[in-house]
Amino acid sequence: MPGRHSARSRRATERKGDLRERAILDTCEALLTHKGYDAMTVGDIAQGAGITRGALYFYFGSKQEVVTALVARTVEHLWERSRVTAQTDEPRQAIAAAMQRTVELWNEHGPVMRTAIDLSLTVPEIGELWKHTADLFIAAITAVLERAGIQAGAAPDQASAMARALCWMIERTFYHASQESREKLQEASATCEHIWLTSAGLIT
Amino acid sequence: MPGRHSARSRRATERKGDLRERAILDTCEALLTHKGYDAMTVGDIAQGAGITRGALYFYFGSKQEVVTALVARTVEHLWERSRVTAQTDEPRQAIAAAMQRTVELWNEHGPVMRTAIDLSLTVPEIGELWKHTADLFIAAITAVLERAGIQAGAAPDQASAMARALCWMIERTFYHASQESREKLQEASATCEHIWLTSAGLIT
DNA sequence: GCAAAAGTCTACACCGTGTCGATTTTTATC
DNA sequence: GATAAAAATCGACACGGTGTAGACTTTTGC
Repeated sequence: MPGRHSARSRRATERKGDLRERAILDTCEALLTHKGYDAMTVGDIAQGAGITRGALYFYFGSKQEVVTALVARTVEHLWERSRVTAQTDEPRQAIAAAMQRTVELWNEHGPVMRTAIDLSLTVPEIGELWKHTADLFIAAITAVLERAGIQAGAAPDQASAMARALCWMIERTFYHASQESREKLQEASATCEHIWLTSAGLIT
Repeated sequence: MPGRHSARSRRATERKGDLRERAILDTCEALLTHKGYDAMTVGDIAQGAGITRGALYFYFGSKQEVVTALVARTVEHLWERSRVTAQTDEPRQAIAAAMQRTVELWNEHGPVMRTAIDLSLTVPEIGELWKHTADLFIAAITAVLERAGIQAGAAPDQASAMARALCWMIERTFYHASQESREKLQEASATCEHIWLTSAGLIT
């Protein structure tokens, strides 16, 4: 990896490499969508980006690094959005907003999200990224539950543990539904929202 | 694959190959536990089973087939157990029993379960196996929800859709908790049970 | 215009997979 | 307990994907 991290910020003219790098990640996302992680080869990515394998290794040290960068790019999107929308006070509205944001992200980047989940065990870097994302979510859900009157605490029937389970429910449900269709995803979202509301005691 | 499927049934003396086959699957499970799927090589499995790579390919056509067989073996266990315990009528008892069974299975075979989930996208055979297992679960949960008064139907706030989401919640929560410790798994189970009960309207 | 940095390419060595044909061991039968 | 068929085992090979190395070309900054 050359000086990628943050060199971009104070640079007027964009380096050729920045172009390429984006091309690589875009190609990677396309391939992930149409072939899946295992079938996708480093040669495929390079070819799609208009360079040879050798050149690609100038930008990324391995296939895993490429995917990690792609996941990072995608997930950073999410972090920003969640920082913006976090101020809603009314529980019902907060829940609806959070679910809507999540549906959008999965509609736009479903394959990347699924790959991130699949690899978060085997690729530590991705595991970290995903864990952080999940933690943001869990914290948000916990806050809503507590505001709705669920007792704070980590016992099995208290806010924090429940939030964790609800987070995994949403993750997994979206994972499956996003493979089917946008409609299924929307329905799945509604179901998760309903269970969330029920668990929060906001629906009898 | 030689004539493996069900030849075992009407055979008094066990073939040498049956021994080996079990040794292969046992080794595979051990390796899955200690190295994980990616790091585990066909040579490793063969060595652990006391044969060479070449010999292993007499039993299984590929690494994936070995794992598929292992998953099948593990999951069949589950199917039997669930058939036995399915008769409980009282919702609260049925839920508790189901969760207990599931905890036991994950305690005994956590790594296999996790691998099955990881591979169910990429290995169609495993996908089928897992889907079938999930369907059994979802049907069971649906039945409990309906008996508890949730309206039958597939709309987002009706029994069948809710059961699906609850199933994924349990799967994912167990997936993570089983990596930590038996205690965590037990707690996670309690949390899932609580949310299930709440969703069923059995807890205010 | 010119050096240094950035980018690109081809060739190579390595490792894991799956196949093949030859060979040995086990099993059933007389 | 001899024997032929079936079952099991082995070593060697070809293939494909990965990652590295070194030479070469283009771009950038002064």
